[in-house]
This record gives sequence, structure tokens and C-alpha cells, in this order.
Amino acid sequence: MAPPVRTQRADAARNRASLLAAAEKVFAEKGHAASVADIAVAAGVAKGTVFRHFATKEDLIASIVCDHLAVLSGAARKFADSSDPGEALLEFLTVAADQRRQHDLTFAQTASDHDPRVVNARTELHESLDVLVGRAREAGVIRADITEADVFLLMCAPVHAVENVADPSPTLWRRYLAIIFDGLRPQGAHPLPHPAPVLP
Amino acid sequence: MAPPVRTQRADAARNRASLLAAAEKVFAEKGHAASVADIAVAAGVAKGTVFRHFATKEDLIASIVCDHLAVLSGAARKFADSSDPGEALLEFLTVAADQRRQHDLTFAQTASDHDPRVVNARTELHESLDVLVGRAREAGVIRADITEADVFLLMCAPVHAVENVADPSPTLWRRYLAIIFDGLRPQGAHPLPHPAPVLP
Amino acid sequence: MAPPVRTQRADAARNRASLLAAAEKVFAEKGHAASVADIAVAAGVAKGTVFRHFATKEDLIASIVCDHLAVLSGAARKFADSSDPGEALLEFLTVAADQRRQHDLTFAQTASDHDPRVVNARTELHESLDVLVGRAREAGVIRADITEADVFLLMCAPVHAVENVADPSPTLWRRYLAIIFDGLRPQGAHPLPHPAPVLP
Amino acid sequence: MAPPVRTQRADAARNRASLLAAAEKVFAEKGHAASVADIAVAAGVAKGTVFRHFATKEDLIASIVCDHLAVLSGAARKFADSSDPGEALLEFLTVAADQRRQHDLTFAQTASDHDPRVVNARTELHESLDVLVGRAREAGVIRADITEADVFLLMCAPVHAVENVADPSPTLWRRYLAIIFDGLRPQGAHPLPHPAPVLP
DNA sequence: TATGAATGAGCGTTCATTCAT
DNA sequence: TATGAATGAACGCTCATTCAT
Repeated sequence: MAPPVRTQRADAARNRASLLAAAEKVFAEKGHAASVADIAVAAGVAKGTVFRHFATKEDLIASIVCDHLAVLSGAARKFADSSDPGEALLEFLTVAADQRRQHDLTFAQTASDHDPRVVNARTELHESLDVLVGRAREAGVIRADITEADVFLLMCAPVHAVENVADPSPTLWRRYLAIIFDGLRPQGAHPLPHPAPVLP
Repeated sequence: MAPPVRTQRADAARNRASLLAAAEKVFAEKGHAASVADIAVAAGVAKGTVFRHFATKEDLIASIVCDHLAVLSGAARKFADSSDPGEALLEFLTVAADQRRQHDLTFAQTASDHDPRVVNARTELHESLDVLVGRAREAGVIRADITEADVFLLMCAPVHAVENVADPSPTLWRRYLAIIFDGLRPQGAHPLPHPAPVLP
Repeated sequence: MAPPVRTQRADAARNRASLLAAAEKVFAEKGHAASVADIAVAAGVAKGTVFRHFATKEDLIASIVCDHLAVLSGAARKFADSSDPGEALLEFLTVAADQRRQHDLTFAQTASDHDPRVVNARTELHESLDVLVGRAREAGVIRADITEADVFLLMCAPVHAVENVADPSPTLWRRYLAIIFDGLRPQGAHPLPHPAPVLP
Repeated sequence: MAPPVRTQRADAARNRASLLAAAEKVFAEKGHAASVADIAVAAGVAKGTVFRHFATKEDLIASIVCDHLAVLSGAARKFADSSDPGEALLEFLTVAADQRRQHDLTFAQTASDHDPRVVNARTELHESLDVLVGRAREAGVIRADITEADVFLLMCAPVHAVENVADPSPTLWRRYLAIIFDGLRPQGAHPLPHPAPVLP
């Protein structure tokens, strides 16, 4: 009963998803050195098929970045409903760091900065974060001068810090998340030498 | 008294220095995408000249990384003599972040991890940092459970955080250094969920 | 019945064959100085296409050498069935010299010495030659102390000799083949000052 | 008493000679892959000094080839006085093959074909050989239809033959010289299918 | 639609040669 | 004169992208 177009679209969507998953893995493993051929092999398709789904390599990267941002938006929205705003923020940061730890796409960040889909996804994340951080701030579990932008910018710092360790324990980043989160707390806070940035 | 042969060497040394400076700049701007040709153009020399001074591109990168590490070692040793261990540590972190802000070579870190000169330079930095951090810890200005490795790993976090801002204020990183440094302080510290790593 | 996928393969195979032919010609003309670009131009394809068919320049050279060796093996086996072992050996040497005259790949011999495919092809030639030379020896048309290795090593000598002539008659090499073949005959043979080598 | 110009010339001549010796060795070892830098290092001088003595790399190669040809001319002239023309020819071929064995410059042959100094040196060798071979022919120790050109062209064949052996006994070439020399002898000679070439 | 062969710009690197010292 | 730093053309090779099948 299903029209053939549907079937094709379903196939294509499945292909696209498996390509994204393969690319995410390959990029995380090889970083910038990952080639389209590598990704095609990992996805079990021909090189040309990658370009059927993603116009350019940059487009593929941007799609992955979008997915990551969407996952984070979802997490931020979900945790924003929590009755414990401090715990919610910490849990969000834990999810964010863990995502980054599993698939480090730092190299892709700047590259896809100008892609409109990425801009949208980031905007959405900013909005979700604004709620989450606002509640934590109002509850007094983080300083009054900490903004959504601060959380966004510090989000990946724990994993970045660990990146310089040769063979890190898979939970070492939690140490640095704890340190940074302590820095966000109001207890013993020193005044900050620079106002928070306004992100687009 | 005047060394007669030095003239040539002086020229070559000047060239080498300008090559290093140009490469530092180009790498900071373009990251891994910087080509040897780019660097040669920036330094105003022919491509072949780059290879006269640095056997491979990797060698050039390692040389820059070594220089950076040496500057940091020097700063750490200098500040270790200070009478105010807390201020000394903060000043060191300020120097480190500012260096990184001017020339971000994050991409090079991993690449030159196995170069013996880089290993040596890093070892030296670890030793210098050990003294600096030890004094701050003993003076009680940072938590008792913070080690030299923690400082080393968090050293670049403020600049990393800022990297996601499109056109950042040149001193925005100080905001994040302040937050992280507050996280290192003993006031209001929560226990850390993971022991500090042991760096080689 | 018609294999549908063969069309692409046929194209690629044709390209590969024309690449091999072009490379054979260019290498014969320019020796080691032949560049991959030269070969690509001669074959009417882009440089990258050469590397699609042959992983490296060395691989391409080895492929040509293999082909040459296989042709010689085939000739040796074919002539080994002859009822006139002396004539058969002479005909083989004629084929071998003529092949070499058309495409001198002396320079490639040593270069591809370690390629396993070349090693195999050479081993096969040695085995074929062993039969051919053995029969000639048993028939008494060549000396009793001449081995397959001798024939293998002297095989290209006639063409080599002619290489020092500026614009040689295309059959001049036959003169030197005749002289050398006379040297292999039992009539008027002097004892040899060194035993035959054992080739792998 | 000696004018300083003489001293300089003597120095220069010594330098030139040591450069030639070093180059001969390096070329024999590395063939075409030998670089001017390799030669300079082997001679213990700077790269620029090589070009003070030899305008181009080709010029250097031509000079070595000239030297080799001159040595052979000398040998040919010396042996031409012998009372045993057959032995004299064999001895000349032995010297020629041994020279080639020690320093294989096959790769250089064609390259320096058009250098006028090489042309001269070769002409001189042809003249010397003409006498040597003429006497052997007249004495009946080689066929009546063998010319100086034949000997010239077959001169290096024994060493060439051995070149395909991986780790040859240093006297293996004598085996092939003996075979080829037997081919030159009148006993059991078959008529040759092509007239001797006329070399310039 | 999916394939993978072809493309060609660009890469890191080498090296004969030039030239200021 | 001898040096070795600088040059730049050329090399082998890679890879994102295009396109015929």
C-alpha cells in the first residue's frame, strides 16, 4: 500500500542516518584527517553516495554539528523542568561533556560556524540554555553574574582539558567539570574582570 | 675578537627566527590547513627555504611548540620566586592564556606529542609548574587536592572557552580564567569525583 | 547472459591497459627520468588516474616488469616443446632480445627487485628456462656447463651491446646474439673460469 | 719560488681530482639517485665548490666518463704492443670489465653522449681499439668478421650480465667474458646475420 | 539511485643551480 | 676562492568533487 516514493525516502533517510553515524565516528577517530573515502567505507557505501546525501564534506560536518547541538538543546529543555535547578544544570553539563568525550568534533566547530543550519541549531540551544541557566541563577545555586553564554562557552572545557592526557581515564573529565562548576558557585566568588559576552 | 663567520649565521638565524614567527602566525590563523607555501609567503621566502631550516613541516611545528613550552617554563620559574604564591600562580595562568590567545596552536599539541624535543620541553614545564603549584597549595590559596597536572590541563581552558565567540573582546578570556581560578580555591570547595592524573 | 556490470570494468580495464602501454613506451624512452605526469600525458589521462590504477610509481613499474617476465615465461614454455632444442633456445633468445629492444626497462630491473609479484614472475621464468636450457644441453647443442642462470643473465646482452650505437639498425642486435650464442656452443669451447651462479 | 698562481692551480687540480674520485664512487653506489650534495659530502667540500669545478652535474658526469674512456684507451694502446695479440685482447677486455665492475656508470653513458669531450675520448678509444682488434684478427685468434666496433660494444656485456645477480661473486663476470670471448673465436663460428656497425 | 572511475588542484618534499658573503 | 643559504621548478602522491554508466 505504501507508495514507492515513501519506500525510497525511507531508504534514503536510513542511508543518511547511517552515513551520519559513520561520519561522526570516523571524524571523532581521525579528526581533520578523515577523508570522504574513509567515511564511505565506514558506512558501507560508495564515495559518490556520500555526495548524494551531502553536497560537500563541509555540509556533512555541519549536519553532524547540528545533530550534536540538537541533542544538547533537547537535554537542556528536559533538565529545565527539574525541581532542582542546580542539579539540572550539572546534569546538563555532564551530558554535554560526555557527548563531546565520545565524539570530539572540536575541529569542526569553526568550520561550520557560518552554516545557517548550524546557526539555527545554536540559537535554539542558546534559548534552551537561557531557561536552564536562568533557573539555576534565580535559585542561587550559581553566581548572579553567570549567564547562559558563560555556560555555553565553558561546556566543553572539561573534555578539552583532558585531551592533553595521553591515555586518560574515561571519567577524568568529571574532575574538571567539578572544579569548573565550583567556580560557577556563589560561595567564595570573586568579582569577574570582564562582562559576559552576548552571543548571537 | 669579532667572530668573522658569524655574518652568514646571523642572516640564517634571522631568517629562521622570522620563519618561526611567520609560521606561528599562519598556524594560529589557519590551523592544520596552513600549508608550507602559506608560511613561506608570510615569511617572504621561497618554499625551499622553509625546508632548509626545518627538515619537515612536523619539525617546524614541533619547534614552535617547544618555544611556547619554553616560554611557559621560564614564566613558571620566574613566578615561583614570588612572595605571594597565589598571585604568582594567577600571573602564570595569565601569561599562559595570553600566549595561547595570541597564537593558538591547539592543533599542534597532539601532532608533536612524540617529538623528543617537545617531550623534554614539556617535562621541564611540568617540573617548573610543580614548584609553582606546590607553593600555592602549601600557602592554602588553592585546594589541597589540586596538583601541577590540574593546572597544566586547565591552563588553556580560558582561551578555549572564548574560541567559540565570533569576534571576542581581547580580554574576555580573563573572565573565564577568573571563574576557573575560583574553582581552584579552597573556599566552598566540593570534593572531586576523580583523582588527579599523573602526567609523564 | 550479458554481464551488466562489465561495462564500467571494461572501460577501466581498457584504461589500465592503455596506461600500461603508454608507461612502457615512456619508460623505454626516458628511463628513470620518466615522470608520472609524462605517462599520464602519453596515455591521455589525468595524473590522478595513474594512481587509481597503480598505487605508486613503483607499483606501475613492477606491473610492467611482471608483464615482460610473463611474456618470456610463456615463450620459454612454448619453445620447450619444440623438437629442435637448439633452434628453440635460439628462438627464445630472439624473442627475449626483441622484447627488450622494443622496450628497454633495464632501469626498472633493480628497482622492482623486491616486489613479490616480480619475484614470482621471475621464479616462473627460471623454471620455464630450466626446461628449455636443459633440453638444449642434453641435446648437446650447448655446452654441458651452461645453466639456465647463464641464459637468463646473457638474455639481454645483445640489446645492451647495441644500446651504445647512436642510431642502430633495428636488427643489429642479431649480430651480437649470434656471437654470444656461438659462445654457448660446445664447438671450440674453453673451460670457464667461474661456476654458474645459483639464482633464487 | 713558485708563483702563487701555481699553488692555487695545484690546489684546484687536487680538489678537482678528489671531487672526481668521490663522484665516481658515489655515482657507482647510488647511480642516478646520487645528488650533488652526496658528492660534496663524500669529497669533503661544500656544494658550491662542486659547481666551481664542474659547471653542471652533467659536466661532472661527462668528466668521469672521459676519464674512464681515457684509461681504456691507455690500456688498449699498452696491450697493442703485446707479442700475443689474442692474450692482449683478452687482457684488455678484462681490464675494461673490471673497471666497469668497480664503478658502474652505465646510467651516465647516454647522458653524456653529446658532450664533445666524451666524443673525443671515445674516438680515441676507437682508434686504439682498432689497432688492438686488428692485430688479433690478423693473427687469427678472433674471427675475420669481428671489428673494433664489436669489441667496443661487447666490452661491458660481462658485467651487465652479472648485474642481475643479487649478491654476485666479484669474479663471476669472468665466466661471461669467457663465454663471449669464445664467441669471438674462429673455431666453430657460424656466419653473422648482420654486418658490423660503423661507429663515429 | 548508486556506483566508482576520472579529474586536477594542491600538498610536502627534493635538488640542481645561483649568489651574497 | 670557498661557502652554504636561498631559490623555484619539478616530483610523487592525496582527495574533494564530478559525471558517465
